[in-house]
Amino acid sequence: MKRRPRQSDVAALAAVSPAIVSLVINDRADSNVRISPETRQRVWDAVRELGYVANPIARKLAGNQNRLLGVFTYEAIFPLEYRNFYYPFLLGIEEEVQAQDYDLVLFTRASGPDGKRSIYQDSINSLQITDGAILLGVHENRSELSRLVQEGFPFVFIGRREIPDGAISYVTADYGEATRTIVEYMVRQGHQHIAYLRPPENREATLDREAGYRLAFQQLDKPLIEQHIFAGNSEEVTPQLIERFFVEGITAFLVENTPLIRRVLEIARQLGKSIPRDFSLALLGDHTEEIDPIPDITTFLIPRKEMGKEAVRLLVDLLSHPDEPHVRQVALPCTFVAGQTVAAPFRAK
Amino acid sequence: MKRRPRQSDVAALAAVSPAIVSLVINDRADSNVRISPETRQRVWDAVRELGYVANPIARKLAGNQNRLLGVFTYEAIFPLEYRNFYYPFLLGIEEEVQAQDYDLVLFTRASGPDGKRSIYQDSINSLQITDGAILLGVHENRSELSRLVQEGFPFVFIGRREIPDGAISYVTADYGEATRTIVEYMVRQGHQHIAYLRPPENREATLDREAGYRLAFQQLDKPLIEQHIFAGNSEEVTPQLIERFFVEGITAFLVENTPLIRRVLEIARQLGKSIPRDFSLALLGDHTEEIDPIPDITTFLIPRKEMGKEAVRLLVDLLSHPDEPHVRQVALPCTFVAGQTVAAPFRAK
DNA sequence: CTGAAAGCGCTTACAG
DNA sequence: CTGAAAGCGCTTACAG
Repeated sequence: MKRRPRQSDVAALAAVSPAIVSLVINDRADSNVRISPETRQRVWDAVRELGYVANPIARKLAGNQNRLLGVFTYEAIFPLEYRNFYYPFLLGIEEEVQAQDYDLVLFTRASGPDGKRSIYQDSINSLQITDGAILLGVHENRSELSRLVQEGFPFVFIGRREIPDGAISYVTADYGEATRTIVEYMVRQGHQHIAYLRPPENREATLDREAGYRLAFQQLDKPLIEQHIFAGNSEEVTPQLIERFFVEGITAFLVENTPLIRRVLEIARQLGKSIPRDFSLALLGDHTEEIDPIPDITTFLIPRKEMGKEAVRLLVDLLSHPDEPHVRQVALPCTFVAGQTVAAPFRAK
Repeated sequence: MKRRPRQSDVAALAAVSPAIVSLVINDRADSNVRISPETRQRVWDAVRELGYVANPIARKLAGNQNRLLGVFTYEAIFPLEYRNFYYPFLLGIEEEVQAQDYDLVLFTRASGPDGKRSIYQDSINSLQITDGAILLGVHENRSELSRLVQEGFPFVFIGRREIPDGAISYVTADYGEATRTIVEYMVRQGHQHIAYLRPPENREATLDREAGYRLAFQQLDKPLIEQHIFAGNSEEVTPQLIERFFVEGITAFLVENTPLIRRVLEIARQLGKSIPRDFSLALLGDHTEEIDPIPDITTFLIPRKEMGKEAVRLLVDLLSHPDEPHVRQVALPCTFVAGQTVAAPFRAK
């Protein structure tokens, strides 16, 4: 089996030096490089004849770039459960990466002995074989992210991520504005008291929603009652809590995720309350799983595909300005979906 | 920003040569390397003191391997339409690639100006940046495959693919045996005449099914009537054809794909025939789209995920024996699904 | 048991 | 306009 041709083979065939091959192939028109069209032609002919393809690894070592972009996820990239969740991101990433003329490396190897994925394997950054990477995933490791930032490795996270000792480039969905919009919409429908149920973890995506909720009240000059915000898991949502909400005049619920909403629906059913007659309901983000009794919920759509594309654009932008290590942070608007689960409160009619 | 420490820094601090650092770090206990425990200790101390981390790029270049496996598809890798179709393959590929300790490269760049994907860009094999690749897709280009084989580039196709001037490694589903099983099942149920509807293209997957159909008749010592095999597109399936089948005593239909089956159902409805009372029906492979009026069809499941995994295994096997360029061809068994669409023929009862 | 040297396949100043 | 040389940071025979 014959060996892969390398640069020097091409150079020999074209009767030029290896350096010229490199310059021609990379189309380095800049500075003092002026190569005659004839020489270029000879080089390309030789390349074609030998079927030469530059070794990306050598390229990376020598020149520090190889037009390879990485995708690293903290969960399996093609997971059954998250199927509908990751897919649109990848769709956007692939599309834009192709448009930007890069290839994609999926870091499947980056997983420790415990099966958990991590960027640093034996404390070496496995992303380094690419020019830069897009990271995504819910169960990310913040200290790894810090280290990545410190090292100066170019990457963009899909989702807002903050670290104590630096700033991360990201593209997120504008959960705050989307939440604010829904609150405003509910208030316009006549709802005076709106409960907000969120998970206990202070993830950025949750904080953004809560900020939007608070902002809406502030803008509408309505007093915000702290007890109307519930932070906890679905198991902690008790009939007593929901009943208390009703007693306190709550007529609408803003719920952050599917488990919480399932729980609310279950309890409401027990209490004999129905939607949208007895209360209104909105989900703060599109659901990837069906919520059984509700086919048409009021919610907002997260622009996942567009986020994937934007992440690639940011990354490429980052790579083309290595001198100014500016952090890029972008929030893309969500689309409001007026479903059947929000109506004017009954008493207000 | 201070420069990352490199091997020579460690060597200097530990007062040994760089080679020793490499040997110690990689724990090369083999052959003639015997390094005193004291030296090892000094090296590790230096490593720790400097926070040295080997550069993976340099490592790969020197070690002559990059542990990168490619995935090339002739359609977009994350296509909306084919969503359910490709997904399981990728699932299996990712799982096994991870197990084998490789990373994955997706060739998003490999598409010409016309938008059609091809392996050879400007007649250059773009897969070469990987150690080997898995190919999949329906609209493949045979001459590219031939060229790939000629070049000796290691790859495995998912699906059987034949070329005139060589042999391709592949993993396929055993469509022949699966089809044979269904015919046998139908015959046991009492069907004497079974029609087989297939697309006009002589793709390997179709030929395999037809061979299974023929083999079943041969094994059962039943005469096979050539007119009972229909090769054509769904538009070419006419009411006359189906009526003729019924007149000729056909009580069961073997149909290869979803468009054909939709057409058969449509005509049958017009003729007032119902399943499984008036005729039995089986689909030769699992459907990724729902077939409207039939929730529970008799068919076989294609082991897509397992095919993805097996493809990776074959490829890794290929790579570990570069000396013997043996072609590997594997057919994985399908799972028979006894649905509600096959029953004993009415007259036989 | 360890060092000196060559080489992996590129890119990038630096000369001319 | 092009060549010779150094260097990217490692690994791997080959000596001793």
